[in-house]
Amino acid sequence: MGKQVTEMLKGTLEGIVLAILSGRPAYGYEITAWLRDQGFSDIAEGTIYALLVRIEQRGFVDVEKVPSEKGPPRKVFSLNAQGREHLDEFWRTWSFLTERLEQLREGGK
Amino acid sequence: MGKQVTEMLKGTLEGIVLAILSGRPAYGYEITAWLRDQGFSDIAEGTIYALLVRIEQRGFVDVEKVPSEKGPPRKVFSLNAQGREHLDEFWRTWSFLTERLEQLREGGK
DNA sequence: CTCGACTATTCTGTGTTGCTATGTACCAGT
DNA sequence: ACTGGTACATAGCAACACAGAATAGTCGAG
Repeated sequence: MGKQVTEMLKGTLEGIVLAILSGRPAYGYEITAWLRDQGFSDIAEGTIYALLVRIEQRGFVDVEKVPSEKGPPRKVFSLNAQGREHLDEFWRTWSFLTERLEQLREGGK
Repeated sequence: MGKQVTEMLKGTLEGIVLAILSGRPAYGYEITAWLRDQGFSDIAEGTIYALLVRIEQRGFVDVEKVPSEKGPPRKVFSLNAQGREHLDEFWRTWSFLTERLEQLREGGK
């Protein structure tokens, strides 16, 4: 996809990753692969790792290092209480935005 | 509202403004006021004007200078064919994003 | 007539974010 | 040794929204 998604992802990608982690713990490589699978065809690897570092520093996730059979050890992230709260707020903000845009889409017809 | 909206607006604000202009021509001050009315309480004026300059340079809008009874002349923007096309693409991208997020929201319950 | 209030646009600097590109490291199969 | 898949990390860049201030025009109150 093009540049439009890129700009739209700013601010939502973090929520997306938190939402994924709210379902189950996961590590960077896994998340990237899953997103690519879901149609986010050109998510860059580095992007996810940088984002994970960020949310770790903000205290939204707990980290555990788990050895892998193939390749270097995985850093498995899981959402903690603070992260869950942040995710809730993300959904509230997201709902606000979608409502406004839905209205605009209706009106524009 | 907080910083979350700010980040989410990146990439969507442009679509929002184009959607507004698809309904009727408008000028910066008017758009800002309308957005504030719609709940985007802390949209900065400068942001809108900068965005308008951008979409003008990209050729999405036509501009007309119209004298105002009160204050300096208005720059009235109207969406042209190219802008309409870009707006369509914006809606496609937006739909893609909302679908993925809706799925995530369901799954996360 | 000057001051403030409202209308309307413009500009400069700042912070956050995702992308590009590159590098590191570990292991399996050939 | 070489390739390819797994897994993480980082430095530099571009785009975008914001904060804040400057500029400019009109009008009514003092």
